[in-house]
Amino acid sequence: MGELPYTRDIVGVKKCITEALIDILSGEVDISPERIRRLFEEQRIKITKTPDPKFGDIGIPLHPILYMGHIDRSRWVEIGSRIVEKITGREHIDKCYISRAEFVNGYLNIWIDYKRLLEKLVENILLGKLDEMLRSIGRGVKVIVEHTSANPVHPLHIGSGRNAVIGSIYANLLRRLGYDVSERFYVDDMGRQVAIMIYGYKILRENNVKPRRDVKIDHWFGAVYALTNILIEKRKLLRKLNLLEEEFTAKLNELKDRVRKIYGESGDPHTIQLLTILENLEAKKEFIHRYDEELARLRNIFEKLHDKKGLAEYVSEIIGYINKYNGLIKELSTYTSSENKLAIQFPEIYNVLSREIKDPDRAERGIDELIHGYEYGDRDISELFREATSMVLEGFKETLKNINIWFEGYDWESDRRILEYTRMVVEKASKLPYTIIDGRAVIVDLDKAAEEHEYIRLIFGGDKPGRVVLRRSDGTTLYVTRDIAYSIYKFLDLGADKVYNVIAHEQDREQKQVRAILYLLGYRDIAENLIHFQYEMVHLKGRSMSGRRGIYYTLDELFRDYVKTIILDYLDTQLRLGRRKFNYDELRDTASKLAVTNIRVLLSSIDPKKVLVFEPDKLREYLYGSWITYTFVRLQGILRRYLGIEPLDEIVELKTRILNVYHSIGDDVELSVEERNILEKLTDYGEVLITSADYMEPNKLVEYMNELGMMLNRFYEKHPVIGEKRESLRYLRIVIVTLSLLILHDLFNILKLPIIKKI
RNA sequence: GGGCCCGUAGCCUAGCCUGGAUAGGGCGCCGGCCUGCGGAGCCGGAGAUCCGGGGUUCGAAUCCCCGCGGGCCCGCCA
Repeated sequence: MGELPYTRDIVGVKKCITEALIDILSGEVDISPERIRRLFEEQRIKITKTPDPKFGDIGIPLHPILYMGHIDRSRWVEIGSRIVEKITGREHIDKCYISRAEFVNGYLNIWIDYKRLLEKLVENILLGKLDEMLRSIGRGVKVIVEHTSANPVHPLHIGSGRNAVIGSIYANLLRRLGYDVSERFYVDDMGRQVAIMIYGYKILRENNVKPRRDVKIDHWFGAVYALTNILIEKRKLLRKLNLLEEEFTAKLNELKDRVRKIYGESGDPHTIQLLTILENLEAKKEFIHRYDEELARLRNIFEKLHDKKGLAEYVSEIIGYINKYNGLIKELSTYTSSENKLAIQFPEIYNVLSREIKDPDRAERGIDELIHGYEYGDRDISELFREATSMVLEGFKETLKNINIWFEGYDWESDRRILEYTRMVVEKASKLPYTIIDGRAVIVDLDKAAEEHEYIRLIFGGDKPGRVVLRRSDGTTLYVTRDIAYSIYKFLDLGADKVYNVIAHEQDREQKQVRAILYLLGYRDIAENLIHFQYEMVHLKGRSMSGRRGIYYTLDELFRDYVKTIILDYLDTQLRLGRRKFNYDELRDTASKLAVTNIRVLLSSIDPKKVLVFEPDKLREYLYGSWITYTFVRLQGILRRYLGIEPLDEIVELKTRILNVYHSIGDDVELSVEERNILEKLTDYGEVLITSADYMEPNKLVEYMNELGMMLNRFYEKHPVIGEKRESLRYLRIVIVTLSLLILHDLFNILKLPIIKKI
C-alpha cells in the first residue's frame, strides 16, 4: 500500500495539473523542472480544495515557488497572470478538465469542468474502472486481521464491541482492496482469569448447579467468574484487615501508655482529647467502617501536639494505619456492593460459592493446579476448560452475529500446534545470551538485548524494553509466551504475509515485546510484518466497568437499548407529524436493523486512537446510523420509481439503463453548487478507501459517508429529480443519484451495515 | 520517575503525519419551512483564548522546545 500515489487520484485531474504546472512554472521562475517536481512529490506544494467556491474548485498555493525564485511581491500579479494564461491554453483545458483559472495573492485557483468530471465518474463507477483499480491494490496478498479476542470469562462489553467493529470493518476494507483476508479470533483460554472461572464452575458442577436457561450463557458464566473472583479477593482483604487491626491495636495501646506517662494527671485539654479519641478508636475497630471523621480530628490534634516530645511520631504512625485501613475498607466495599447485586441475580451460584470458597489460599492453590493441569494436558481438567469456554464462546458468536461479525477461524491458545510453538519458543529463548534462567523460570532481558540490537531500540523508542518472563518458576507459561507462539502460527501455519492485531493501546508494550523476542529468535520477517492496530478504550460517563467485579455495559445491552431508543424516537417524530397508526412487528424489525447500523457506526466513527466517551443514557444523541440509512433508502426510492426496478437487486440492469440516461444528457445543462459538490465528493472515493486502509482509520469511511449523505440531503431538498421538467437536468440528476447510490452501497457493504430497501 | 496517546464552542468531532485563504461538521439551543422523488429532512442564527508560553517561517490548530491537564502502560496478570 502507498506505493501507487497517482492511482489514488482516480480522475487524474491532480496529476494532469501537476505536470502542466511543472512545465509552466519552470518557464516563469528560475528553478529547474526537476526541483519543482520534487516540491510537488514531497507535497511541499499541495493541490487542495478551495475554502470557498468563489476561489474556484482547486487551489494551489504557489508561495514556496515565488519565494524560492526571489520574485518580488510587486511582480507576483504579472507572473501570476502569465501562469493563468498558459494553464488555460487549449491543451491543458482539454486534458485537465479546466474551465477557468485565476491568480490571487499567490494562489492559483482553478475551476473544473464538471461535465468532463461526470464523464470520468460514469466511466469509473458504471463501467467498473474504479473497481478494477481498487482490486489491483492488494493483489491477493494474504492478510490476517486478528480482532475481538476477548477473554471468555464474561460477556462482550462495549469495549470489546469497539474492537470487534473496528476489526471487522478494517478486514472488510482490505478485502475490498483486493487482499486475501482472514479474520481470526484468538481464544485466550489458558490464562489465570479463565482458571478462576473454571475453579468456580467446577465447584458448581460438583454441587449440581448448571447454567440457567433463562440467562444468556456468556452472561451466566460472567457471574460465575465475577463471584468466584469477588469471594476470593474479599476473603483476602478481610484477612489483611484483621492483620492490620492487630498491629493497630498494639500501636494504640503503646501510644496511650506513653501519653499517660508523659502527661500523667496534668489535665492538659489536648491530652484528654487525644485519650478520648484513642479509646473510641479502640472500641470501634470491631466495626468495619471508615474512620474519616477520626482521621480529621487526629490530624487536628497532631498539629497542636507538634512541638511536644515524642508523641508526633506515634500519632503520624496512627494516621498512617488509619489511611491504610480506609483504603482497604473502600476496596472491600466495591467488592461487597457487586457481590450483593450478583447474589440477588444469581442466588444459585452465590449460595454454593460463598459456602465453598472460604480459604483464599486453598482457592489460589486450586487455581494454580488448574492452570498447570490444563497446560500439561490433564484430561479431566482440559475437558472442563473446553466445555466452559466453548459455551461462553457460543454466547460471543451469537452477540457478534447479531451485528454482522463472524470469523474465518477461532484459534485456541490451547491448540496443540500453538502449544508446540510455545515450548519451542521457551526452549529457543533459553539459549539466548540475554536470557536469565532462575530455577524453572525463563526470563529474557530485553534491556540487555537492546544494547546490542538497534532493531529492538527502534521498536521501543525511548521506552525501556524491560524483562519478559516466558516461563514461571512452576513451569507454566504466560500470555506473552503463547502470544509469540501464536504469531509464529499465524505466519507459518496459516500462511499470512501480513498480520494486523487489533488490540487495545494499553497492550502496546506487550506487543512490542512480542516483536522484539520474535526478532531475537530469528523470525525477522514475522517481527516486521506483525502490526499492532491500536485502539483506545471506551469510557462510560458516570459508570465504571470492571469484569472482575461483574460490572459492565454489554454489547447485548447496547443492542436492546438502541432498539428501544430508535422506536421511541421514531414514534415521537411521527406523532408530531400527525401519524397515528403503526405496525409494531415491522417497526421492531426495522429498529433492529437500524440498531446494528447505529452500533457499527457509533463504534467506528471515532478515531481509534482517541478514547471514546459514551453515555448510555443519551443514546438518542448517537443516531448517525439511522440518519444515513434514510438517505440510502431515499435514493433507492427515487430510482425504483423512475426505472420501475428494484435498483440494488438488479445492478447490471440499473447500470445499463443509467448509462443510456447519461448519454441522453444534452449540452445545455449547468450544474448547481449542490451537484458539483457531490461530483467532487464522489471523485475522492477511491482515495478515501486507500488512505483509510493505509493509516488504519476506518473512521474516515464513516466520515466520508456522512459528508456524502449531507450533501445528498441538501441536493434533493433543493432540486427535484423525477419531477424536474427540463429533460437534460432530469437526466443529469438521475445519473448523480445513481452514482451516489452505488458508492453508498459499496460503503454499506464495506462497513457491513444492513442493506435496507424500504422503511 | 520513565514511555505511549489525547487536549479544537455547553457537549462530541474533522483538520495536524504532508504548514497556506474566512478552523469544517454534528448534538443541544434560538428563529423559520409540515400534504408534491418517503420530513429521521431543509434554511437561517447565536456559540472557539484551536490547553498555556516560547521558537522556526512570508505564513502555525498543523513543525520544534518548555510547561499544564486527562487516559493508558511500566507484574512469574491477561
